[in-house]
Amino acid sequence: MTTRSEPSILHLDLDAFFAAVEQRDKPSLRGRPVIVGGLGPRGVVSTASYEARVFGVRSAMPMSEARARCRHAAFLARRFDAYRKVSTVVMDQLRALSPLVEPLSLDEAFVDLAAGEHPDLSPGGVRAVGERLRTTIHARTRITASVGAASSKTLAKIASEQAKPDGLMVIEPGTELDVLHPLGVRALPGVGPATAARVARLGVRTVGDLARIAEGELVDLLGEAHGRSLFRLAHGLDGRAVSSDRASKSISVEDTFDRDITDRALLAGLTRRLAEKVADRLVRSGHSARTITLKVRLHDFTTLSRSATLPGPTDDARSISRLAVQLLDEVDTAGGIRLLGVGVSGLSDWVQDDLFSAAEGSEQPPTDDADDADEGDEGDEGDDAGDLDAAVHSAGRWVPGMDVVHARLGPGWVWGSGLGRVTVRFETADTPPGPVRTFAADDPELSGVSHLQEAD
DNA sequence: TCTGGGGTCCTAGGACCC
DNA sequence: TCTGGGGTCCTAGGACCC
Repeated sequence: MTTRSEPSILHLDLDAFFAAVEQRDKPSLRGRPVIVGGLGPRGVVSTASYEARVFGVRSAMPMSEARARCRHAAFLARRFDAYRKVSTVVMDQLRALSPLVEPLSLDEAFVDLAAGEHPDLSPGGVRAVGERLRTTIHARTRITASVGAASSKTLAKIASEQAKPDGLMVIEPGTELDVLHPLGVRALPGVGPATAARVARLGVRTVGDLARIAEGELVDLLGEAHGRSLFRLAHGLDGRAVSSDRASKSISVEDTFDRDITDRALLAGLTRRLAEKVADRLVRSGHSARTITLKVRLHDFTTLSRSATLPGPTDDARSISRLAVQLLDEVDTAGGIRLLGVGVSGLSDWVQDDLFSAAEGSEQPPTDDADDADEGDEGDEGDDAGDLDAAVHSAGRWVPGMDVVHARLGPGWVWGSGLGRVTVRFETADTPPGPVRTFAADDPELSGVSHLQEAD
């Protein structure tokens, strides 16, 4: 648990990432408030540009509130394909610094510089590495990044947070507590609203306050694991290694509906569809799973889960689907459901086992399916996902922010749509702000180019 | 028109086993 | 014939993170 003597752990965080990519690709939005997130009636903010943050708009805020706070902002749907492309370039730059890179999300990662080839890991040497990295990333992506470096993960992350936006901070070994102790407890990773409220009852507001509390008292208040880890963090102790190969432990898909749903047949159909998506991702990841979990959020936002564990792992869509619908039967849905989710856990590396599929294959070719007695009466509804979508979501063909191309006018993006019309601004990352034109929504010369809804 | 979607880790209680 | 003590697995829920 020795804390290292050099600030060789680096943390990189792209600034207001989704909004920054939108401003890069939509020149007319540069310098203006941009809010990216779910545009439906129950959407929330994913990322607000710094111009929008001035109005108090924050991540995870309901879109309705964001609109009230900042009426003149541009409200855009997410374009994950674009974000993934930037992320790939950035992560490649990090891997050029060291083989030990731990991505935390599309826009954030730790790098252990000590595992790379860096002769000078003094604060000055690390500062040079960080500045060069920021410069390269901006040159390759036109996105700004903030970088923190310190002797531990926690401090490196705090440093990049302090450096934001578009900055660099290296915490010199020996000065960790000087940086840490004046900060509010919420600066520590793992301290959210609930933990902050608990320690506030002990009069604790800053990390320095926290460091004066005995370990036993924190354990009593917060539990064994959380209490001890917070105690250590408050004293600047964090020996966690940067880990580049963390196996995933669960896969899940969930959907919040535009309006609450009570219709049980519809809910069963949606559950099956979610289960199929999960199974598809499971298969594509080369895993199988033993535990299936159904998640249900009721009209009043109460969230329940029901799970079942199989004797052995599966990646079969029909098994997962059947189980998920069975779990749904245990839930009282009469009051209305706002969200359904299906997840799998207990993952094993198990690429479609030959023994099993050989044994089962002989007794279930697609035609003699009679053993699944209850599937016969759904053949007519299970085929049309579009109907399910229409029953549950109102999004049209043209979603604000999406990339389009016009046969004569070239590439642009959807500015807004409605009443049978769609308005497009014709500009790209490499043009000056461009002109706006309005078309009929079914104009044959206009077509979409990106897959907006393909989530991360 | 309050409150997304994808995850991780932890806890507590019961079953079960030695 | 008045109550052990671990350990593991499973389920449900909660806190937290981006």
